[in-house]
Amino acid sequence: MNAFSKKVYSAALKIPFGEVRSYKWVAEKIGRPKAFRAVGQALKNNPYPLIIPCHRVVNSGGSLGGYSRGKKTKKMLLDLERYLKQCIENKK
DNA sequence: CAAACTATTCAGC
DNA sequence: GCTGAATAGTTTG
Repeated sequence: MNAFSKKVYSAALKIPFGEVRSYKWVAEKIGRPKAFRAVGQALKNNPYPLIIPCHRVVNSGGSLGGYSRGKKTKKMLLDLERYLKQCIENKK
């Protein structure tokens, strides 16, 4: 794992629950606004897909980007998180 | 070290 | 909405 990947994972972990951020956002967060592609690379090569909310990282506009397990899984996770967030905020 | 690859992004039509 | 071009870092040879 390189410093770049590390930063990417840290930024991904900073993403709030039930929300999504763009690759560009992460790239700027880590100090490489023009490395949005490398960000995706690091995420797809992420060593710990379970502790890294890579599914919260999408393309610009909030559209679904890619995912190691397929876009469908990503969509499912995002939907699930949205639902859980709603439950928590509504205390239901 | 260089070339290829990549879960992208922006501009133009 | 799709196509083409640009860009940065990792990985492989």
